[in-house]
This record gives sequence, C-alpha cells and structure tokens, in this order.
Amino acid sequence: MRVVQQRLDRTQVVESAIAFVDACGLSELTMRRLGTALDVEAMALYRHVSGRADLLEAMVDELIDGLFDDDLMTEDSHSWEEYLQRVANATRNLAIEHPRIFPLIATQPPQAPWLRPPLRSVRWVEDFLSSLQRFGFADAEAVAAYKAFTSFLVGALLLQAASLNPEVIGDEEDSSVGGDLGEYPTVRRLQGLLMEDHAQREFDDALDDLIERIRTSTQA
Amino acid sequence: MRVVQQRLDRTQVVESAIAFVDACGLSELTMRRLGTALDVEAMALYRHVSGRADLLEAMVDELIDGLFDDDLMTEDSHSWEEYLQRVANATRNLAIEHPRIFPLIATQPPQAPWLRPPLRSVRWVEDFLSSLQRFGFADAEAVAAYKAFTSFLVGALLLQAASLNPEVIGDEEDSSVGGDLGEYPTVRRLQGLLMEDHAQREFDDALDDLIERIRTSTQA
DNA sequence: ATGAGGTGTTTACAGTGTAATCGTATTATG
DNA sequence: CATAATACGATTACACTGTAAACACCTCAT
Repeated sequence: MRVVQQRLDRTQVVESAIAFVDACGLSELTMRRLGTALDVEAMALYRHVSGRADLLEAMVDELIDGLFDDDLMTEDSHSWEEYLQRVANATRNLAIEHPRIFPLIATQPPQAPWLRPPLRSVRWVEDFLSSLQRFGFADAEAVAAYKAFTSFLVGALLLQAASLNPEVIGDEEDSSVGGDLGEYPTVRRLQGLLMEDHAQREFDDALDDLIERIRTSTQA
Repeated sequence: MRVVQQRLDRTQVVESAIAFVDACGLSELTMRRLGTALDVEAMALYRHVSGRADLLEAMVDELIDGLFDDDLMTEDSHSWEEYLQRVANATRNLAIEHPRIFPLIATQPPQAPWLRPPLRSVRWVEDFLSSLQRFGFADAEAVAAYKAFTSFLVGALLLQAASLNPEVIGDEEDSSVGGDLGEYPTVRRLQGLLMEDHAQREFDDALDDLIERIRTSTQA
C-alpha cells in the first residue's frame, strides 16, 4: 500500500482510495480508514483533497482518464467500428477490474450536463467526437453516436459490474435461491438459464448491433 | 406529508422516505430527518424498518412493484412488442418521476444474482418471462430478451434520470460551461448539439432497435 | 379488570466528515 | 549558507450520523 515516503501526494491519495474500495467496498471508505491505510492522520488527506466528495470525483476522473492508457487505446483505429470496439472493450476491462467503483462512475453527477457516463470527461468526448468525424461522421451523427454509445456502455457494464460485486445478497449454492418460488413457476423453470453467464457474448452481440444501428442511421 | 394519525405504518414510512428523497435528494435522507418529517422520533422508525439499508431496499421494492399499477400495465398487450413498449415506457415514467431515486434502483445490489435492475423483483421476472412465452418465445429466447431489455432500460434511463437530477454541477446559462475548452475544438464546436435534448426520441429509437434485434434473434 | 405485546421516547455511544489551530519540515529567497 | 515563507501533517473539537438498550404508554384479547 504505502512505502516509505515522507510526503503525501494527491495521486497517492486517490490511488490508495481506489485500491481500498476495490478491496473493501465503497461504504467502507472512510477518511480515517484511508488515512491509516496511508499511515497518516485523516486530516492530512484534506491537504490534497477538499473533502470526501472531491475524493470520489477524483477517483472517477483518475479511472476514466486512465482508460487512455489501456493497451487497446494505444494504437490507432482504422475504422470507426474498430474505434468503438476498442473503447467498449477498454471500458469493459475497467468495469471488470473495478466492479465496486463502476456504480460510482455511472452514477456520480457529471461536471457538465452534456457529459454522459462512463465517458464523462471533456477529453474523452473530444477524442470520441473527433475520431468519428475523422471517419466521415457529420456533426449530428457523431453526437447521436456518443449518446447511443454511452447509454449502451452504462447499461451493459453496470449490470456486469453488479454481477461481479461480492456483496450481492444471494450467493448460496442452493438452487432455490430466492426461497419458495411457488407462485412463480416460469422463474423456477428458467432459473438455470437465468443464472447462466454469457456476459461476454451478450456484450459483443449488443455492441455489434449498436454498430449496425449507427451505420444505417448515418447512411440514411 | 403526515396527517393526523396515531399509529405509524411501514408503508407510510417508506412512502414518506420516497417523497423526502424526491424533494431533497438521497444524501439528505436521515433517520432523524425522516422522523421529524413524520412527526416522530427517529428511533420509532426502527419498529417498522430494521435499519437504513432496509429502508432503502423497501423504497426500491415499493417503486418497482408500483410499476404494475401504471396505467400502461393495467390492460393486456396483444403482442410481445407491445408488452415491451408498455414496460419500457412505464419504467421511463418512473425514472422521470423519481430521478433522484433511480440511481438507487439501478445500483442497489439485487436480492438474487439473476435479478437485474430495474426489473429486480421475482414478480417482475415472472411477469416478463411468462408474457414473452405466451407469445411464443422459447426458454432461452425469453431469458436472453430479459437480459437485453434490462440492460437497455438501465442504460437509457439512468442517463435520463441523471440529466433530470437537480444536483448536476454545471447549470449556468453560460454557453462555455466547462471553462475554456481551448484544447477541445470539436467539443466546443458541437457543444450546442451536445446540449440538445432528444431523450424521448432516442429512447424510442433505441427501443425499436432492440425490438428488431430480438425479433431477428428469435426467428433465427 | 388484567395482563401482554406492540409502539413511541429517551438516553447513550461509537463512528463520521471536517473546521481551526498549532508545530515542524521543506522550499524559496537573500 | 542563513533566513523567511510556505506547505504539510498532527491535534483537538464539534455537529451529526446510525442504532442498541431501557423505559413508559397505549391497545386489546382474555
């Protein structure tokens, strides 16, 4: 966690907070506890962070801007379809690596009303829109694609992250998870199918379909 | 809020909590404050609710089960497409009427791992699956539709609710919301388009597309 | 009338975010 | 290098949170 180091750093605070939430969950994150994790009194954090709200915002910003460093993002795309696929999978990796923080990314009020989670930084919107325009998208088409794409990501990945969350209630191995299910015959019959995990395939299918939708919408 | 009444009621507690969050936001909801809103000491709430977490869960359950009472849900659908449209629009109404609670609906860990927000009650899954099967869906098709449909709803409506949230940061009337935007020429040029609100149309379009996707996927 | 639960109140306590103040270590300036 | 300025962490303090425990009352079946 914290090595021998004399001076604290905002980056260090934020990264430790991310690690802490990954390990213990968001509700366990406390200024005092994060302080002891950094071997520092709680009030020391306020030199680098204006408060808990600012810390949460900084964690989200850190992760979202860290997306640019994903391997998928380091090389250029040769088509807008490839670009969308790279961004989608990089974001998916993020959701899988930080399932307890992703709800925050999806939920925290953005800095401007037109910034949409999870691509909620001006830098990302610039990259997204300019990339699509580089491949011939008109203004309105690029903006429409941004909105549709962010909606898709939030929907697919928030539920993916939820399924990875350790604090989900019913994870007994019993097949009759919810109790009797006596009045719900269809659910009981299909429970096996409901529990099957095809998240990766469903994600890819939905993404392919979104790409197809964007394609026909820009051709028209 | 609370009329003259001698005995408190769990329903009353939960409904008051919903009204309180609608009015003041989730972070303002406090046992003490909800108590005074009900003209009661905070500890009295614990007779009807086992704690704050239980209260939040009860609020979500109340709203989700209340979906069945929406006008759109009272009459039967004559096709699975119509059913999906009714459920989608009823949920959309819910998100619009309670934008400050919808993040909770989308985020709160479900009672079983195979329950997906926002249709996160066994009763709703039963209704959804059995309805689709009534229109000829095979087992796996109905389950796949449930997963795709819930992802769509969460993505579209969480961002819709966020845009309605009063606590969004930048709502100055200034057109240069985020600051300079000097290094982001595309964003600056398209900012007007980004701020335009076509939520209803985008929702309908995405829903139509999802329906089309489900149709072709079940025919194959 | 009498007992027994159920319901609201009071008191109490550990834990939270954070404002204010105070030394000290670090850095900038001569 | 010496000194002044500043940044940083520690300490203390306070209002507020969720909730456990004990208490008093009201309601109601017997």
